[in-house]
Amino acid sequence: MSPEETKSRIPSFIREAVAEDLRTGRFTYVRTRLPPEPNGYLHIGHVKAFLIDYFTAQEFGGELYLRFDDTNPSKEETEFVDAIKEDAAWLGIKWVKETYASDYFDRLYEWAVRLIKMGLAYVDDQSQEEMSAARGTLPKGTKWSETEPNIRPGVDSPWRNRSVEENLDLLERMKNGEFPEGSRVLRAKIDMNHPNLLMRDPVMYRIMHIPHHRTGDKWHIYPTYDWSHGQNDSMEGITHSLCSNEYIIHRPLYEWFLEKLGEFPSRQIEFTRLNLTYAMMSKRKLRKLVESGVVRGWDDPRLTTLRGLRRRGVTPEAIINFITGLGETKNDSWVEMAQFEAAIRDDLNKRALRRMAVLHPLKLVIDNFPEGVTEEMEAVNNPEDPSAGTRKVPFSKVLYIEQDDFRETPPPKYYRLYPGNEVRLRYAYIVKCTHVVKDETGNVIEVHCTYDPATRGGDAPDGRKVKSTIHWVSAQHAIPAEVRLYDQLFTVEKPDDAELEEIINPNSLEVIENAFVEPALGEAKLGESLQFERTGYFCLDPDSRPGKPVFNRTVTLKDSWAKIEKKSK
RNA sequence: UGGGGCAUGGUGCAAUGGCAGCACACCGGCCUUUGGAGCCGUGGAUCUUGGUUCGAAUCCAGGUGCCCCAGCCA
Repeated sequence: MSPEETKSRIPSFIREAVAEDLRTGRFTYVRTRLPPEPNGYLHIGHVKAFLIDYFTAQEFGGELYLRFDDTNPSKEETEFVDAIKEDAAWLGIKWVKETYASDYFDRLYEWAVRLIKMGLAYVDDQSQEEMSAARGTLPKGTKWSETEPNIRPGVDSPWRNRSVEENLDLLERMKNGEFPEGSRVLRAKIDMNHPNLLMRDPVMYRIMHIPHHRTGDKWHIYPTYDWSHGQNDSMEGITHSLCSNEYIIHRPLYEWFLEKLGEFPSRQIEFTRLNLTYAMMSKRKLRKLVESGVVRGWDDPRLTTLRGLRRRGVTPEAIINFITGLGETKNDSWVEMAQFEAAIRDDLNKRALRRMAVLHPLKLVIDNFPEGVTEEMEAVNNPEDPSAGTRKVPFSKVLYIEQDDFRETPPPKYYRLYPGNEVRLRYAYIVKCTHVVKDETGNVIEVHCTYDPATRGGDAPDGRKVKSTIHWVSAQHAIPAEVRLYDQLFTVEKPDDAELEEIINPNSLEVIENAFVEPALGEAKLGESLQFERTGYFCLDPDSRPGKPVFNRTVTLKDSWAKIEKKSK
């Protein structure tokens, strides 16, 4: 081992715990599991858990299982199973086995029978309301601190001491669908006065007359999370069951079941879940956004779903670098979206092909350039990566430049084009603005320049400095394109906590129908990272059609001019 | 005020009894054929009170604050 430890991609406290378990012989191998519930699409919040599971297995030479937590058929659909697999694979996560909680329904039932025979589980006929009241807590809606005492002892269910035979018979009949939903449940017999509410005889099975996406109508009872998850971990020989902090309180129950059953003692370790400002993580609200048409679908680039990020042009590497770069404590935390954007820029800067695109075109005429002549200018594809090579960009007498790059009366510190000023046209010539042409309402519709033929390529042989370089496209060679600019979807940092209607940013999408892009962008491919020079990072959108490409802006470039401009106001 | 978890710049982390450091953000400068990138620099933090110690972000005790739990959701 070198003195400089290899950089780990998992939180140190997890790494240390796992290493400790291996050292002490608690486990002789490492196996983790990814436990998504197939009831929605993956978003950035899930990725942290996915990566921790994946890298923990990887760093210890272990393996990762993908196990769908499909214990609630009223919410889950096969559609989501496929989507989750596709998204996880896109991220680069590899699993050795794909399993389902429902694979273990039979065995889990046997384990429940065992618990009944041990006198540790019973069928309860109380209604949901009765059970809730008997749990010994205050009525729903009461805040913890408003009243005293805020917790009362629980009351044993009148059905708590049924005979083993009766419990067995009732569970069997529950399973076969003989009783209506809500009429009975199977509960673990633990302690109705336990200070941890979860230990007050938790529900193991509930009756649901709903067909399951994998087991069909075989079952009329389905296990709860607490009864299923840990047992599945054990059955699969999962060594480390990594989950978010909200499950800390479940750990005693997790351990209770496995200890009583004497089964393989998987170990649960918790970490802080990812909170990202301006990102919506609530599945319910995400669904509402999609269904109400606020966004165009689950893959809308304004969403932080994996599909949205992918369509937006964010790469898996950027996401992984971002997440693993956060570090880890057990603190609740809110990560700023700016930090994610910085990771995206950092990644895209290294890989994006540079191109020129004019979003808001203004005609520029070079009066002393010959009519009907096209020159080919050599342009670098990526200054960060010489191996990306160069390309030819056609140049001619009439160009389009960005409206922002010309001012008839320049503000302070404005270095771009204005009458009498010189700028460099990137990879082409230095030009000097001579005059403008206006329409009848006074808008500048043409900027006229003269060019310096000695500056071909952009270098000034006389060593003269030009303060600014602007991008351009040749009018006769340009390809018309649609460009979609995105901004935050929400006006508040924590959209999950707010009412949807009140926080939608009405300007989160700006569609530019008539942009002009350089010919090379006609060959842009889906999934390719692009930078429109001086404007931002972009990618081709699947809505593109031959002759009319559509581009999404992933993130802007950092814009120092915008800052200067803002400050002077 | 039942149980559990957590407190370090604006944000996210590091420092495992020995000079509080890094990244993002912010501010300033250098450089530049992207006002990008890169480089350099400034400012800003140990929740509080006491204790142990030569020495405490770290150990101990009290206090304060925030988060989670009262689904037959996961």
